[in-house]
Amino acid sequence: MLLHLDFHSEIPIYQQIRNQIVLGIADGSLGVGQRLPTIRALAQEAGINMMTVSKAYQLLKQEGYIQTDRRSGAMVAPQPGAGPRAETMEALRLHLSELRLAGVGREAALELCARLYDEEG
Amino acid sequence: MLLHLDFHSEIPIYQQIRNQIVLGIADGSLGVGQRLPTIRALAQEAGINMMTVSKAYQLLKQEGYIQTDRRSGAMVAPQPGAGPRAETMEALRLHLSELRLAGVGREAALELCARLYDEEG
Amino acid sequence: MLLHLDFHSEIPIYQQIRNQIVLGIADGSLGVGQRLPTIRALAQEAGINMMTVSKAYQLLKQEGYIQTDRRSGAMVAPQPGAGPRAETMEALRLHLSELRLAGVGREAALELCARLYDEEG
Amino acid sequence: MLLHLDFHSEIPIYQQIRNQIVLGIADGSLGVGQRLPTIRALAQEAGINMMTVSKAYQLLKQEGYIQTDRRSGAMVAPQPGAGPRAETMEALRLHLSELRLAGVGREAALELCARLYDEEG
DNA sequence: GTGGTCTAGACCACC
DNA sequence: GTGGTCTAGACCACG
Repeated sequence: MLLHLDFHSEIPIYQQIRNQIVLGIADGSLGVGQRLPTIRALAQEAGINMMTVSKAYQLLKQEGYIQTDRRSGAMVAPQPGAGPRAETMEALRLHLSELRLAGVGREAALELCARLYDEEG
Repeated sequence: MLLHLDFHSEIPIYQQIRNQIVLGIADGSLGVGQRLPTIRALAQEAGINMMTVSKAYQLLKQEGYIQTDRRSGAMVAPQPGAGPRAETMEALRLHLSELRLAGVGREAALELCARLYDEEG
Repeated sequence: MLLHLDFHSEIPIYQQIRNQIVLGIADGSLGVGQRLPTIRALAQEAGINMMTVSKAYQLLKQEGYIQTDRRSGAMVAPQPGAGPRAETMEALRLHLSELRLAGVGREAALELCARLYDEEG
Repeated sequence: MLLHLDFHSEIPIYQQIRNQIVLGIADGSLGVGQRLPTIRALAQEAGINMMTVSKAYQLLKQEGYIQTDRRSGAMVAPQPGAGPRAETMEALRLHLSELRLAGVGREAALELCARLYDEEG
């Protein structure tokens, strides 16, 4: 469980943690049922506040990506496949528009999307 | 020039304005050379402060989406097609992963992307 | 007398006019005693307001670069060689510092300055 | 961290702050990694508004001179040495021309530039 | 008329 | 504690 945090980024740290765990689940490096590090361990390893890690875990739990068990900590939840969130769709619309305005053609954009979708660790 | 602002969103208002103008340029509802509303007009219409609109315009100018002419205000700039920003790529990677975890299959995801890319007003 | 004005620049137009005339005098394309176009002519040619040209001429006169004669308009003044203005020195200090921070070495910077100093039309 | 602000200057205050910090980095009085005063502290010390300081910091960040760390404020960034900006070159051309018209000879001008380039606190 | 700058305050997100 | 955002007003430079 190696996190790459950028303390100079404009993305909040708790969000960076959340994003990297989501990416880890998607690319297979975090399997269903696998236990995540404890809040304390992750905070110490990354040199950040426990509250920050806690916030990330709460967010992931609320979004259904992980489950918490009082005895054994947090683990990757079976992914329900509930269909995309509205926010995800809106973000995709925006970023695909930016892609087009940046001069990326239709074919190139779709190839890029396919590559990013397929990505596995 | 109708903006839909969500004052309760966690996305800053100036960013929402920026996003909607980018989408407007991409879907063709804002053509190259077309004049944007003045800062004052947009602020009044949306019921927000001039400085908030000003911040959005400065961001758009800095990103190259619009130009300001000392004589006549802001207009849509010719899009330079400078290639995608690293941030756009990262965001796409994340959102496509979310799509997959939400149970959207490869074909469905690419169809969705194609549809979003093609979108024109 | 060809002016290249950038209406999208953050430098005011009257200042752009002033700068280009100073550069013209320095590189020899405008000789001492040579008559400048009338305010009206220059404004029409450049498609700008007469007030803007007037402001540039006033500035140039105040700085001693040109003289105005009620009968014959404006002409390039004999350059008094009064030593550099404090503002010029301050600007040079700032821009040379920027050069150094941008990684331009001492020799390269001085060669650049020599080249810019020598420039003649 | 002493700033000398001229409230009557035509140069905006936020730009004056930006310039003096750049000069401070260049002359060594602000070393890489050194923490800048907080926005609040600098604003109070200089008797100006927080937003004015904030604007200066945002400009410096955008230009790569400083970085902000969510945890501890702003610090001087490692200077990337990305080569001079076109604006810097244009400004140098103009000011060297002014120098020549002010009667400063080639040798004297280059000595002056060398002295300004070398300046260290 | 336009955009740019600045103020004096406030609230919020993040850590 | 920090920086980020926003407001409601004001003044100014520019054209």
